[in-house]
Amino acid sequence: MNHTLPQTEAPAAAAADSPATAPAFSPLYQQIKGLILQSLQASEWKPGESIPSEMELASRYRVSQGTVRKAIDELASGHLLIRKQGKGTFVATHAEHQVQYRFLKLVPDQGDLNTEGPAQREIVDCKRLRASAEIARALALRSGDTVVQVRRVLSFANIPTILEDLWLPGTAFKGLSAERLADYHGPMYALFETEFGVRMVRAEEKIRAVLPDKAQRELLKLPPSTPLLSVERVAYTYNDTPMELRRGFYRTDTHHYRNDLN
Amino acid sequence: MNHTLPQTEAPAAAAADSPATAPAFSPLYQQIKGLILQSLQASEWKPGESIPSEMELASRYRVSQGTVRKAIDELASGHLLIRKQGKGTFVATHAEHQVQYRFLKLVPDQGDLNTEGPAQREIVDCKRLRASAEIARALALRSGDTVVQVRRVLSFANIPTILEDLWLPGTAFKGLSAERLADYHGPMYALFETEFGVRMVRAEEKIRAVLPDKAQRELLKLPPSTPLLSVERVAYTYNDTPMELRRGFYRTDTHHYRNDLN
DNA sequence: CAGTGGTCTAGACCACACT
DNA sequence: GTGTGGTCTAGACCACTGC
Repeated sequence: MNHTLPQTEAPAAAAADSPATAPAFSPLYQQIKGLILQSLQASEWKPGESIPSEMELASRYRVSQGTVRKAIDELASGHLLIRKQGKGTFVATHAEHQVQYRFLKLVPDQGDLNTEGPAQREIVDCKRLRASAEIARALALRSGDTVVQVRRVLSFANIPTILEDLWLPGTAFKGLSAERLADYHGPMYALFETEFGVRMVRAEEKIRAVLPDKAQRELLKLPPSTPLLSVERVAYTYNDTPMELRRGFYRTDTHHYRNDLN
Repeated sequence: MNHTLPQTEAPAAAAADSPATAPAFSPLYQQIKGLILQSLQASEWKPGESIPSEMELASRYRVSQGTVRKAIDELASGHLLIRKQGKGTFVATHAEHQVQYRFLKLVPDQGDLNTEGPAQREIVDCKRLRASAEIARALALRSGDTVVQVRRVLSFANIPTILEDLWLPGTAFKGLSAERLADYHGPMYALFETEFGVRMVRAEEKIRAVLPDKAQRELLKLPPSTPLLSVERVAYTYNDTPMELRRGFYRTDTHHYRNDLN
């Protein structure tokens, strides 16, 4: 017998001529993981809050503590939850100092982000417009749908270092404006959580070396023919829904993009 | 009582005026993990081979299967071991098709590495010389120590795409030559394993956008003022010993560096 | 079939944080 | 002390591989 919960029955592939890639046995802890994920999506527990204790979840789902534990372990290793011994398990948030700028891999050549102090932010532009085909595809929208477009410059030690263009689905980010962005102190992804209930969980980046156009060169006050790192990022919420397309241009004469390979 | 093995006793900080950062409690499974790591370093089990079963290790170390399991889990998540249900647990290797080019994050804009087929390799240069201060520092050598320097070009679909310079400690890579490199078919890291007993476990990369010099431009047959991605990698063996410094220059007009953020 | 890793359970105890 | 997550154990059973 396959230990089961009410279990979302395996979607017994209707068509028979497809290779039918196995009945897919799903361990109990994966099912529990799915249930916890549903609660996270439904905002039953909000970012920063604690979720019920392992014992409580175990009795709620009628499984042993060890099974809940393994489910939580996987969610924690994906940075969706954060375990704190003696205190509880918490919904991860981009607002915590430890994990702030988790997705920003640009670091100064000397020292680190702490020695450098916080970035100065300048919102250059923030407007609503219709999605181009390319942007619509990246955000899983229909082209012509409304998107919010933001352009901003980040400076470190008063040296403009990052120019970013970003696009957000218009419906999910209804009240977003340049003022709102300028007034908020803290990571942009933290604002997205508190103001719009959108939590970014993972992202994919495509990195290239490019030469900036005139507008970009002026915004970053660059000497001529300085190459830039182009970092195109798509960020996803819980159900792998893309919620942000971001194109960053990084100066790499004083900073570098740092990546650890395992 | 702290479950202990013969246990490498906590190094009871000799000086008393240092802040003494806690006695450091080490769980049993971490100690087991350390023992397994030692066996890997000592090449008791070689890349590609299977290690003893969980039950066997459990009785060898006098702990329960669950404890061994947790130790192996961590090593497997670090890609040091590979678990195969029903078959056993194996020492990871760079020779397997699944994980070949694990550290190469450059992918074609369209399709993937499979559609593109294998890279053509050309060894431009391979010689022994004395380490500069910079290279010595990266490889934890003394400047003046002998290093092997290799320069090669990788082409995809007959388009030169990657130019790489790399430096290796001379002592560990004694018999390495241009012929040896040219004759070997397969990932360079696989050759390092079989011929020199050096297995790369993790790496750190620093990425920048740069303009190539004349020599680089010619080797890659580039049109003028094409910016390149500069990827500086330090690769480490088991005990966090740096064993390779590699500086790659990537064309990013047909390919891009892909990175997944979690 | 036997052997391997994978899942699940139940219970004991430890380390840590708060009060 | 109480409650939380973290470790360890012992045993049962499942899923996969290969003989």
